[in-house]
Amino acid sequence: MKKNRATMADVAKVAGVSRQLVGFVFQGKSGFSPEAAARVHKAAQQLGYRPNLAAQSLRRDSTKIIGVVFDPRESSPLEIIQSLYKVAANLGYEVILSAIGDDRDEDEAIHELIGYRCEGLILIASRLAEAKLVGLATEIPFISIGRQLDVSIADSVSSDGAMGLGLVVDHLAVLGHSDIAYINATTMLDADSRLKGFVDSATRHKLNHRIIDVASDYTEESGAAAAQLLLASASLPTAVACSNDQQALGLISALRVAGISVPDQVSVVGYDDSRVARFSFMSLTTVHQDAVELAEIALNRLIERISKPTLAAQASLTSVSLVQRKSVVAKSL
Amino acid sequence: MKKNRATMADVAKVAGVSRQLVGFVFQGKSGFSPEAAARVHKAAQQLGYRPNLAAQSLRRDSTKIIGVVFDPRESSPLEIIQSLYKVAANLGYEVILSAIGDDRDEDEAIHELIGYRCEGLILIASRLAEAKLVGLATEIPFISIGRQLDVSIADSVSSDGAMGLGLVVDHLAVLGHSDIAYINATTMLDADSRLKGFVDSATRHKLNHRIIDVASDYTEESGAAAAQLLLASASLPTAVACSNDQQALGLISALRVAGISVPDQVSVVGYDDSRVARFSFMSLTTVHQDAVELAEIALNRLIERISKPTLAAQASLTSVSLVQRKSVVAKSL
DNA sequence: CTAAAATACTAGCACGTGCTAGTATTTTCT
DNA sequence: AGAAAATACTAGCACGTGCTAGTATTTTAG
Repeated sequence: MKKNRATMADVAKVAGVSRQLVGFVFQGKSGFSPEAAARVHKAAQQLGYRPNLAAQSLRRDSTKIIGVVFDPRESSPLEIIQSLYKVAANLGYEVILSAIGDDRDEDEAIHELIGYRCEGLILIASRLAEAKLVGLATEIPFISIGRQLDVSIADSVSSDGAMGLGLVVDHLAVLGHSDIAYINATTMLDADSRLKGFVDSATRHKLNHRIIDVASDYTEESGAAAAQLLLASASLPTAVACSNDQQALGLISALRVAGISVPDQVSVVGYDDSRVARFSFMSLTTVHQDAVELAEIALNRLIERISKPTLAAQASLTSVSLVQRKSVVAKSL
Repeated sequence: MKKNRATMADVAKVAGVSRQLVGFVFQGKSGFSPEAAARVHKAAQQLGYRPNLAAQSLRRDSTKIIGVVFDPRESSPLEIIQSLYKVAANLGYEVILSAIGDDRDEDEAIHELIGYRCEGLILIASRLAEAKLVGLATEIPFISIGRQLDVSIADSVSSDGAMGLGLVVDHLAVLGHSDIAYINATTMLDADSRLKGFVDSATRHKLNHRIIDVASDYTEESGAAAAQLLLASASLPTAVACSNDQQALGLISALRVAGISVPDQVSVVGYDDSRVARFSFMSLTTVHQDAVELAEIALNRLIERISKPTLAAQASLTSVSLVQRKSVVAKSL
């Protein structure tokens, strides 16, 4: 038997107080003297005591745990996870991650989190069928990040893709580009709003524009495929807007392999402002979404829903901004 | 109070049996009739019962939980996580992930996992100071993946970097390359063994070789920096070996921006066989490491150590192989 | 100076499950 | 046919903590 890790009782014994007092000290409640608290802290330190989170979760009225489902194969969720930890800690919640992958689907990841009695779930870039989401909503409060849901299903938060692509097209128009393209990753989540933002804005500016539809598991590959389509067309556009940064990486790489210079011959814009965009060989002008803002809205909304389950669902959009780097230049005459 | 989730007692009531029998059925133990089991399963289904993992962990002699610390900002850990889930499930263990990030250091991630009373930890690509690792070893069994440790500290598993770069240089030599370079990411974990493998093998083949030292937070950036150094040198090597695939991406991209063709003018080899290597515009010849093998060795070793804490530590190396794609061609005469 | 109130604690049950020890009932053995 | 053994269950304690309800001791109020 190796139950050697210290418990509250061990700490209490060493500190010469009752077990309950140790609990009060660790919960930061009132009702103890500073001297006693000091003795408790010293004893805890000495024994290497850590509260048993399983026991806390079991005993508490609310477990104070939020479950997060994510796909490590995609890059955008990863930036959000960091923000979720930070924001959750401020709100007094623990976060438990559950990854999906080739051998582990979302159902399995969700069931594990329910096993830990999470009070609510955050699904990042979920591809779960709508019917399953509706069923899940009857089981546990959740919110979707990066996939906008109909308000009849559940809460969701996304960056404002329509506005983001509006900013992109505005920028291109100001720089004199009048023949532009949008690379539409058809299987990407929230693809529709980004596409709509592009089309609406291009139409408003009366720009000559085309849509290149591509579908691929690897997003970078979709960019490369789009590059081939563009190269095979009668003439290249002077600027290309992409669905996301990874796609832009594939597009730019494939164009350069073909001897096309970016940005001299073709300007390229991304979306997400992920780490890819900051590479020196990319220096990608892109739409920035604030991961902290996304995490804050998601968690606050989720916690609100946990306490008021009857709340009407809403689809929130976070603000976006254009980060100008060097992948876009004014149209050469 | 919202303690509405079903417990074993609820299931037992509906099935018309004792709570203990429900436990037996879910643990797959013997000692119950098929009819009773069927009633239990039906009741559980109907109530949407899921075992409370916190309660299990609390009550069990061993929690059957393995904690995994990883950094979502790096890409190689992510492929391993998927394998860990799979292998752990086969061995009857749960996995809890704990991410580190800008606002969350390894200490914090580890303490959370200890809070869940993990029986052991897996540190992926850990950068914890040796002194801290030594201290940690007295607290809890752990194994390091992707960072080789001195056996006086703790167990570790890495891919065999020396052998991997041996394979790379052999391959280049066979193809007639006699002027080769290695891009050495000095701050990368396990950099030394890869460097040594390159130097030893190049020396053995009597090849003209040079080492380009680069240091960077973003690995891709180190490749781009190396490209600038190569371009500034008197002559380009005919082949370049990189410390990892992401670095190769940066190197190739920067070379192409400068008008150098890969592989026609310079062949490039990566390391890791990550998803980057499979992009069509990369088609990177690279050293493959088997994530499943890594996960299996790590978990088996860790579980062995959990049951026998006095076991001597060892530094394991997994097998590697060369995946030939299109970024390497024979030296043109 | 006594009563009330605040302070500084302690007692004990409960959370949902695993585990050891029981108790009927049926089956097998000689 | 009677005893032993296997089968199919049930009882009850325990894990480490949170929470409600206490009990001394000190401080404040009138």
